[in-house]
Amino acid sequence: MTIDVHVRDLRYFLAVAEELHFTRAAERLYVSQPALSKQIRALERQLGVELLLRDPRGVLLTEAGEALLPHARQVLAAWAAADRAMATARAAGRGTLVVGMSTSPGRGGLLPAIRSRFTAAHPEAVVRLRQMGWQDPTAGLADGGTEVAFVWLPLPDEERYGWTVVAEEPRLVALPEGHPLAARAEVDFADLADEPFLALPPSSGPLRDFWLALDERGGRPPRVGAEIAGTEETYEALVAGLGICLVAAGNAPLITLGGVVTRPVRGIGPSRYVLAWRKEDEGRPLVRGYAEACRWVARAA
Amino acid sequence: MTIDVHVRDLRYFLAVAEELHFTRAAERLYVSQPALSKQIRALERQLGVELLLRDPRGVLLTEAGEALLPHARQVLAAWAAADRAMATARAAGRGTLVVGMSTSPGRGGLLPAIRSRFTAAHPEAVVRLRQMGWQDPTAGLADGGTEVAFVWLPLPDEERYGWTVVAEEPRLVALPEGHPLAARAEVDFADLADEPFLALPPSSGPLRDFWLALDERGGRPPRVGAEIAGTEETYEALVAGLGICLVAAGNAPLITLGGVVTRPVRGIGPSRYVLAWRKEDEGRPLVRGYAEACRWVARAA
DNA sequence: CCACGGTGATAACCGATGGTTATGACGATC
DNA sequence: GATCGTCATAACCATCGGTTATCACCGTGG
Repeated sequence: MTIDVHVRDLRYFLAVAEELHFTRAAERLYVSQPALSKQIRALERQLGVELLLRDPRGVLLTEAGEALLPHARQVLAAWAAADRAMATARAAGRGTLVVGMSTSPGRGGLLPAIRSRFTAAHPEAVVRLRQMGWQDPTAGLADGGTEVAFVWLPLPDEERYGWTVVAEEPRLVALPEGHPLAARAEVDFADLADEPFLALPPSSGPLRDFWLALDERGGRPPRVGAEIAGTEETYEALVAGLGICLVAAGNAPLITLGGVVTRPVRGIGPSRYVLAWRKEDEGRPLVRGYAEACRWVARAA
Repeated sequence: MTIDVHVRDLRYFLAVAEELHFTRAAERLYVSQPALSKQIRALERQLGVELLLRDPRGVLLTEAGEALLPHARQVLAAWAAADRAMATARAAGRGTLVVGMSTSPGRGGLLPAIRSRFTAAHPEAVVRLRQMGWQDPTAGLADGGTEVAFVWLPLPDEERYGWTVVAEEPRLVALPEGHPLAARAEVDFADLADEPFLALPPSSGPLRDFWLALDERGGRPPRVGAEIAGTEETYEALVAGLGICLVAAGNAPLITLGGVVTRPVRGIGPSRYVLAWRKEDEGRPLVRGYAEACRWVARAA
């Protein structure tokens, strides 16, 4: 029979393991130092293992502590995801729709337009936007953290989701100003193929491949200069010369701040930005309604 | 600020969600029904969401409950792994070595030979064998559930592990008795390539590809007839005609029980069965000692 | 050499939690 | 309409998780 823990105890352990200092960890956790001490002791007693080596001049992890650390992180991450999903469920119960987005949709008032159209049909509904990291290509749909989301195709587990296209845009290449190819008005993808690329995290699955333009490389693997998980990182990586990357035409303004330019690329297909939802949620009025509003705005544009 | 749960509460919730019946779930959990009722209520109150629809004729999950379910499983699985790792750490502290294996090594007294050699060098050490499922190609090394393990190459994250080869054996094909190719004494892999194959779970990574002989297919993808995660399943799937599969020569006796035959295959490389360990554990005397014993036995054979 | 900061551990205390048994409310069944 | 089986509630009690106050220990510095 496996023993249970309180997730809090793992949080406590993680804090001490990171600070390597009880008093500081206790402050960070907003509990008193004795409480923390006692809980960690209780955790050790429960597991039957010493996790920490206490010393007035500092705390060290034992072998067992090192072994527990990654698992503790794992449990906490899993619970954090559960917590997000519950926050969404709570919101849904109160007539709120949680909308995820990987990057800000931007694109000239798209979001306000959808919102006003949506609010016209559902006056009492509340829309809550939630910015999601690039680790999750579904922007929270996969783990229930959001109900609808603005994402790029292709999605992993395509058959789980429905979508409606928001924008189909050519993919440009983003280059640092000084790059030789920046002199041209337009470039062939063949000229880019051997450059180091900035890549999405591996967890983004097929989407990573898409932005590396894997299909257009004919089997030759890309060089990955760095991994990026946010807009600012991407900008910094470009300026630092770590690599180049493809961007959707509609996202170009977010990147071309200074020192970075974008150029059209011949020989690669366009990108499709969509509003997506879980198929199992197709019955929900708010989900339906938002998709409807989205379709209407996209048609009007 | 994220709210903590007791892992026990998730276990309770999962039991009710699976049984859809409080009283039965309470029995399964060895607690009284009111205790379970109260805890679930407390969980709901804590999360601010109704998880279950109670009805005298049965219990149903709400939307929120459905949303929580996979996360609860995830958290519990992560904690179970942590618990295994702690059991191993506990054992290690008491001079016990935890040895993992995906299938029984068998192979004519290999294990007893290693054990006696090992015990000669470390008389007070205790060896604990732990059979691991086929989902994990490292047989517990990856998540700390074991300290050394008998596994097949290739491993994922190869650079994390050290190993010593126990047996290099040709790969045979296992076929149901009635299969047309069973009539031949030996077959060409080319004749097998288009057959449906039994495959390891996707989580086994490169090992799955190896037993599908991906390298020998020249880019043509295999047909997967079924997934297998244990010896008995494999036998059943073979007899049922769901597909054929490759097996190491040393494992053939486990499979050829009746209705299944094995044949040599031309045109594919051999398999390597190894004892592996985490590189970070190379300093541990028991790990070193077991590897040493293993090397000695392998050399003698 | 001895007082002093700073560490984590311990003690005494108290409300909340998580369990028990006994009992209640309610709908389905016969 | 009595009865059965469901889950909920009540009363009770030990343990848990937190508090404040204090201790034991160790390196440092007059």
